[in-house]
Amino acid sequence: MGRQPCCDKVGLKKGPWTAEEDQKLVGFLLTHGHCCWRVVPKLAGLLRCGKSCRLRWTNYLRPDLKRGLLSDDEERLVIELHKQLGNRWSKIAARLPGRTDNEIKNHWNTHIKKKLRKIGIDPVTHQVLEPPRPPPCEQDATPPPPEPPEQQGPPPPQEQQGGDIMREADGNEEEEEPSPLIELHEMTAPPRPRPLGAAEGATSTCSVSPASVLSPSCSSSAVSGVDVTEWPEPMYLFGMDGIMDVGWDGLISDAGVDVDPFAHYYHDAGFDDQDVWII
DNA sequence: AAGCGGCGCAACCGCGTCACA
DNA sequence: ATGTGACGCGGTTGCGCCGCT
Repeated sequence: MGRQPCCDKVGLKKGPWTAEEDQKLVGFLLTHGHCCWRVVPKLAGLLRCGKSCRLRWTNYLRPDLKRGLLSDDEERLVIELHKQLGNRWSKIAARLPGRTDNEIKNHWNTHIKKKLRKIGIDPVTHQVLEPPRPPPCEQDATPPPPEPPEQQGPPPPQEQQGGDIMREADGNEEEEEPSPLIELHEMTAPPRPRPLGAAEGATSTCSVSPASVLSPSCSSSAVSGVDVTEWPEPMYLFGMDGIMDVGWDGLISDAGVDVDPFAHYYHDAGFDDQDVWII
């Protein structure tokens, strides 16, 4: 036991990162990579804990990050994956190149949940919600059924009978592809190769040699193919422009069309498009 | 124009897991 | 086999921004 707090209370900074800190961290990681996060702040001259550095890097500074709102296709994909995986954001993020688990989690909590509820889908179970109760006829003494506890782990993954498939999946080390994603064939973009510590390999120890600053060893054309000048907004630090415009949207939206990401939910739930409950 | 409330995002916290001694 | 340390993940919090009154 006695696990020590990762940030010894003494003298380590917390809270928002400054441009200078960002610069130090990025500069260090691009030059040296990271062997272990614990030493990164020390070597980079930061008064932060390694954990904080890792988070900052993976959620914000990584050159391959795609920023901005999730596209409809991405949103749809997130919903499908959530249906299968539950709140396993890192696994979901692994399927969305350039997106972070944190970002997806936030988007889920702030946008998608609401949208699903609005169309009568329980965002936890992905089941059709009970229609709004009719105006209470006072005598209805039966207490409302307890709200399904939210954030209670993954939904009983869809209609799968019994068993925690997540656990099972874990047993199989989940590298087993989740069952084929229905309806996704037309929307999944060609997986962008995953550079530098990107999700699936969030844990990966990508080594970045100085020589490979722009194409870290664990990277791929994704990064190497992207000029630094196309790094994401945080790279404002270095006077770099957004990477956002780099063709990802183009890639996925080849499926084209402005598809309502919830359309199939309307359908699954037996609604016509308009036939939604406004809750 | 100012105040207030809600929303969204970045960051933190704590636990689980894994690797290694 | 066991204990320890590091990392990663998911949940939660805090704060700034923006829109509404």
